[in-house]
Amino acid sequence: MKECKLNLYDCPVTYTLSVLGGKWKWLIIYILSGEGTLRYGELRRNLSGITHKMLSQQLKELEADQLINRKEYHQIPPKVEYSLTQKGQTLIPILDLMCYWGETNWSKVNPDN
Amino acid sequence: MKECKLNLYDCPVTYTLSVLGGKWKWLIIYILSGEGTLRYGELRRNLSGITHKMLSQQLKELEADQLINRKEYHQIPPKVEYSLTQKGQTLIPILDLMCYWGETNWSKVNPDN
DNA sequence: CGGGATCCCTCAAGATACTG
DNA sequence: CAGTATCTTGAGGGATCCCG
Repeated sequence: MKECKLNLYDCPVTYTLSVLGGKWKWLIIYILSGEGTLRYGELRRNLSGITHKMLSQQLKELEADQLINRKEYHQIPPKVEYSLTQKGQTLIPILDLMCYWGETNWSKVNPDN
Repeated sequence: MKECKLNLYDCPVTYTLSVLGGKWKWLIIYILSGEGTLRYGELRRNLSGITHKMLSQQLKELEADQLINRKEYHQIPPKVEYSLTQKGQTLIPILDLMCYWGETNWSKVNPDN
């Protein structure tokens, strides 16, 4: 878990934000929640714009926080699959609300959509 | 709203994350949701660790996205009060879930608390 | 007291290349 | 294909000062 500069350190919200702080983490969880299990490359294609390094790093941190599973098939070429852990799945309700909030407030700004 | 590098740009979750992307925004909303109305200095004291520049900046962006109200009293010394807009208040359920999630998962890691 | 502007520097993140 | 290491850059953010 990242260092937290707040004196709000002993605040549950701060804790949650520190775990999910990485720029891409919510999105990675979100995509996995929709797709179930994805290989590294698939995940990467779903997050166009993310760099190789970034993705590896975020995945490693998410795994360390036990939010995602990493299943490695020892073969050539390598194959690694990622999926949500039970703990990771408990974040889905939050993402659902974020999704709902986004739908509600976004459409007002962009009538096109 | 910030530039978004994702092709997930047309995704509600991405939209939400882009609006609340700043490091302190969730926290600012959270504090205002608990306190109602706060002056600049009070807000700052509640977010120990945040710098002057950061706070101003985040507040300005939140105001631009219509998540907070800024009420300025034209007097010397100046007095400015911040509070949530209606739109800002619609984020509270998300923060409640984050709070709940933090409580649930944090205590497991830190038995002391 | 609230907030803007300026200077300056660190560190996050990109690019690239290499390995199993 | 998945992951790591190294080097590099630039912009995010800190410190400081000034102004209404």
